[in-house]
Formats: sequence, C-alpha cells, structure tokens
Amino acid sequence: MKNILRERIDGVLATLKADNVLPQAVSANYQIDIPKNIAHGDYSSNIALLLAKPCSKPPRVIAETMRDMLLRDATFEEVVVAGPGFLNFKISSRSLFTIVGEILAHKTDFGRSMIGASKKVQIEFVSANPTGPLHVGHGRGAALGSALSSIYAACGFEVVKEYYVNDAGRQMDILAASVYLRMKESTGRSSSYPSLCYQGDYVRQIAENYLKSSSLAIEIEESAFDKVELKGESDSDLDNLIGEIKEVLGLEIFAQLKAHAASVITDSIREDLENFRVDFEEWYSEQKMHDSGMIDSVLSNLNSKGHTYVRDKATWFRSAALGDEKDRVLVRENGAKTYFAADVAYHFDKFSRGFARLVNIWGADHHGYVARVRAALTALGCEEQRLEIILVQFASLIKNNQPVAMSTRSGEFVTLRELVDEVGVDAARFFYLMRRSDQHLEFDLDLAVSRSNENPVFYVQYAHARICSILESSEVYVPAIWEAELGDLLSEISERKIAVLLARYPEVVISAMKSNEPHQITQYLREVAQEFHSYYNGHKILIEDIRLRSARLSLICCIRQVLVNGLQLLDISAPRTM
RNA sequence: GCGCCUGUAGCUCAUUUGGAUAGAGCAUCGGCCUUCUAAGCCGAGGGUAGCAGGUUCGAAUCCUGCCAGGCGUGCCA
Repeated sequence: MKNILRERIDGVLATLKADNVLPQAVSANYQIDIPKNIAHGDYSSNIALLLAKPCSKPPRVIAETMRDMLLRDATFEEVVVAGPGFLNFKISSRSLFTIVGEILAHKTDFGRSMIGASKKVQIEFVSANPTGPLHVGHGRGAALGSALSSIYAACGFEVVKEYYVNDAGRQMDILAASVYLRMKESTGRSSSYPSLCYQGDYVRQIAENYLKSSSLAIEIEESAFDKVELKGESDSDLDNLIGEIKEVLGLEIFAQLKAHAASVITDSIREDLENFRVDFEEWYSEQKMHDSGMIDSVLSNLNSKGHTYVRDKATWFRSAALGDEKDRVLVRENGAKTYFAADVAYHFDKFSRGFARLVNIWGADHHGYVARVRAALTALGCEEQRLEIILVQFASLIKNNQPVAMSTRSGEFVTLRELVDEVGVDAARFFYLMRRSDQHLEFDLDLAVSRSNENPVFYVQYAHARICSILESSEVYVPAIWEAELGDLLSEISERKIAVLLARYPEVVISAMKSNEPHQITQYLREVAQEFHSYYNGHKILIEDIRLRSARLSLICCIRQVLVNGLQLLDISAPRTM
C-alpha cells in the first residue's frame, strides 16, 4: 500500500515540476507513515514540510495543491491537510482490503521478498569456546543469530550460518589439564584442584568416561598420575602444571585428550543448540587453521604488505595506523600466536569465501575487538564495510529478586539447557528476541517458571489458536468474496486498522533485516495479536449474515497467516489449540 | 585517565530511523464469561524521556557539556 501511495505522490510531483509549479531540481526523501492516531488517516506523509524550504512556499500551500491533485485518484477516499502541512490519507475501502486477497494468494510467501537478490550472507554466532556447556548468555546470541538468518532468507538472501570453534589455545590446555586432574581423582589419588581449572561436573564426567573407554584410557599409564603435583594457585603455577602434564603424557596423547574433551563438549553444545532449534551449516575449527598453516600465511601476507614489525621479540600489527587505539601483538615472545592472529586469519578466510555480507554476533564485552579486526581486514585489502558486527549485551539472570552470578569457571552458571527445560523453547526464544540486542536483558527465572502463562509468547500463540478454533468451528461453506465487496462489508474501524497493520508486515521484515533487529518482528506480532484479541472481543465472527461472516473469516484468515509467517521467522511454534 | 554502549511510567521494555496528544506488558484499582477459547477484552491512575544548552516548521531520536550505570582498556582466551 505504501508503494502505491509513493507512486501516486511521485506522479503528482512530476506533474507539478512539468508545470513549473515546483522547481525542477527539487527532490525530497519524504516519508509515508502510519499515524498513531487513527483520526489522522490511514497513512500520512511529510512531503510538503520537506518541500517548503527549497520551494520557499508555506508547507500548507504546497500540501493543498497536492491534495487537490491526489483527490482525483480513486485510491483515496479522503486527503486532508493537517497541522503544519501533513498530508493525511484515508484509503478507500476497496483499495484498503486488496491486502486480503494478496495474503490469501501468497500464503506462506506473504512477506517474503527478493530484495536480497540471492546474494550470499554469512552469519556467525554463538561461537562459544568448547570448554563447557552453553549458558543463558549464549542463548541470546543463538536466538538472535538464527532468527536473523531466517529473516535474511525471507528477504531473498542465501544464508550460511557458521559457528567458529575456538578449539585451540591456552583455555583448551586448561580444559585438558582439568580433565586430567579429574581422572587422577577417579583413580583414587588425592589431588588439589586449582581454582583456575574448570569446575563444572561435566569435566568429571568426561574424565570418568575417558577412563572407562579402554581404547582411549589405555594410552595413559596409571603411574603417570603420581608424577604431577600442583604447586600453587597462580597463573604461572597452572602453566607449569600444564607443562608437567604434557611432559608426562607426551604431546601426542595430551593433544588427543584435549581433542577428545573438545569434541565431547562441542557435541553437547551442538545438541543443546538443536534442542533450541538452532543449527549451523558450518563448524569452523580454529585448530585446523593452525594445522594447515593458514594463520602463518596470513601473517606473512600482512608482513609482506608492511603492516607488521618485531619489538621485544614479539610480532606486532600496526593497527594504530588503521584506526585502532594501539598496535596489537600477533605472535608472542614465546612464539605462540595470539587469539587475535587466529581471528585475523579467520576473518580473511571468511572474506575470501565470497560473501556479499558478513554478520558477526559478538558479546558486548568484545567491543574492543571491533577496531582491530576491521584494521586487519583493511590491511589485507578486504572491504571491511561488508562486515557488520552486532554487539549483544549480556543477559543477566534474576532469581529470588537477586542477580545470579555466572561464570564458566566457577561452574555456577545456569545453562541454556536448564533454561529451556524450565520455560520451554518457544518462551525462551521469544523472550530473548523481545528486546533490542544493545539493551541489557533481564531474565527473571521465577517469573518465567512460576507464571509462565503470563509470558508474552502465549499472547501471540493464543491469538493464533483462537483463530484456528473459529475457522474449525465454522462448518458453513465460505463463499469467495470479491475484494470490492470486502471493502463494503468490512466497515468497522478495527477492521481498517487490521488491514493497515497486516499490509505493513512485508516492510517490517525488510526493516528487521536492514537494521539486524529481529525484535521488530516480536514487537509487530504482539501488535497483531493485540489487534485481533480486541477485535475478537468486540465483534462476533460467526454471525448469521453469511456475507459479512465470510468477509470476517477472510480477514482473520489473513491475521492467522501473518502470525504463522512471523512466528516461523522466529522459529516459534504456532499451536492450533491451547 | 581514555574508549565504546546505555539512561523513557514503581519494574521490564517499545516508540515505524526527525513527525502530530511518548505507548505496551507486569504490578495497583474498577468493570466484562447462558454468545466463536477469560492464557482474553474494556476502563482508571501513573511521565520535566538523567540534567542543561544547541540545531529547525518539529527532538526521546542529531550536536555539545555535565551526571549516573555497564563493559572494555593484557605478549588473556
């Protein structure tokens, strides 16, 4: 509908220019809005306000001229000049309800578009270290990423979802050491367990299973356990301990143990995500980049372009010259590559895979990395503008009106799995997607558990179930109603509001895509549900008058379709009964 | 100290990217089930949009300065 309005207004503008009423050069990026107040019409435009200055005429004069021309069009029942010079449109009923036919014709395709022109988009999200189960913070990124992927796909993009697996580096060494120490405990040897090691029960389980599965445990001599002892609690003590374990086991077995632990945890992460209706096309291993020499080649690429230097025996990247606060270390004094080095290689690889657009979903605590990654991409000759980085604020948990402390190390986090078990996938996903990603999210567990009926997701689902119920109990054959007749039959204000609201759906999807904000969809669905519930309470659908009944049934059919399509984008179910 | 983000009803958050009288849910109070699902609807109260300036027809939204909070500021991952 907005497009039609825009066509009409553009037509009037062209005529006015041709008649020299308006200067040729004038152009305006005007808006067509849906006024909050229905008294201001179905749609409104600010065009005259924008033209006033360049034309040096009062906005109301311009608006009146345009109004007179627009009124010749049958699309409009009324065109009114209001306030400082707004043009308010009341659409003729006939034109307004053409949306019903459109929705019924396109069904699940209503709201889909080809604005993305099959361009390739990659969305990387979650990417949590495989050192423990996903916690509720990761759930937010998971919900956001998967919803965005569906939204992009609905806009005609080709989407690839990717999980970057940080299966290399010191944290993984600590994980392997943690498993090793738990194995030592299971063989009956007492051992102090460092606070820096991973505390969760899952470590003990991995250790016990590892010992039980003979094919793996056979590699580890029991006596080896006696040779390792913890000296202290500092970082360097832990590093020494890791060194000792590596020595006792041999590098090969240590690496095997590490890979085993990583793969067990990665599998359980994958399972948690599947439970949460999130899947990935690609699981990209950091370790493989180390093994294949890809990181080295990217580093030498940077070096050959003069972007690196050596200082204090470490290799630095000149990121300060490219907009970062300071230069960054790529290779440490001890020869180990930093996490950043791997990140540079990873992003370079992503760019070379030919995506038109790349979306990263990061925790907000990573915001300091934005500048350095962009700097590296620029240095490597990539168009860094193709990369969009969404920073997601943390989700904090509230229980008994107290914030719940969350730390992977201390093992007292609440896992995504626990959350889903308590509130269900639908509620969890909807809850996560209700808020802008740059806002803190408070997840009140008590509310979610004890009063889950009040969760907004039920409100939307309930609207769907109610419509299903009506449609199923309307055994009477529904005659097809011509669009022109719909306009005559559906004369209630609430019916007009619904038509305008439903017509907005396609642009809501596009807007959510453009701004990377799935919460626009949840917000919209709540509006649709609200409009329906209100309509339902005020107007009976299954009435005697067969023509009006049919018209209303057509309308609620459309509401249901839009609810289904929107919920599908969010991967939230639309139950037929509740 | 410096950098990024945030500040909207008692609480949790929206506000169609600068539009008209800033809206929902929860909480409080009052109504609506012999009629299509009351997990619903209708109504009431509740606001100096952190504060102070600026930009223009028009500001919660943009610019500046303060104030408050979060995060970051490693040869950590």
